[in-house]
Amino acid sequence: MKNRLRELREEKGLTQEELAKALGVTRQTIIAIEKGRYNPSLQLAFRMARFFNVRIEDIFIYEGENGEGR
Amino acid sequence: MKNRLRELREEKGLTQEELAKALGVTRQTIIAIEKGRYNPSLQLAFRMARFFNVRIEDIFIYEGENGEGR
DNA sequence: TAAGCATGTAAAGGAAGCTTTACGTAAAGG
DNA sequence: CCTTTACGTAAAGCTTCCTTTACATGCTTA
Repeated sequence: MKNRLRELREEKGLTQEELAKALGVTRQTIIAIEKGRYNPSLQLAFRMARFFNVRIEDIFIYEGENGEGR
Repeated sequence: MKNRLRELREEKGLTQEELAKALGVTRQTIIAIEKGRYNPSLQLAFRMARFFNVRIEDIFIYEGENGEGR
């Protein structure tokens, strides 16, 4: 699953730390998700969507089971 | 976080087992989520949304941090 | 009664998400 | 040079998600 977290964050001119604080998580969590190391919980995805004022589907791009859209 | 999984499943006339199979999880997972014991991963939420042809936000109702909209 | 089906509970174990702490690197400014 | 700021890695530990196995309950139907 891909995501546009970094993109959205930078559009708002926020640092990872500021975003982390706004979402109630640590900076490590933001880094891991931006880097695609893992996906957020559904809860956190909702908080992100609400924060950026978009739909979950606008942040996270689910490509189907095979993982890839190459 | 509340969800309308059971409602959507029954609209389709599916058993928990059939839905589980369609989503690639076990029946226990369906039960746990329908009963609100835990939330699905973002991945699974996407598969559900795709399966029922709705948005994630139409299945899962996020009430904010405080858990409640009382 | 018995058998089958759908739903439920419980518990143990593994995988994924998140935190905490610590350290590394690069750029910008004094 | 030194300090600060932002980004990054790594590892240990806890919590949440999910699986596997087993058993229980209620309903239907033979």
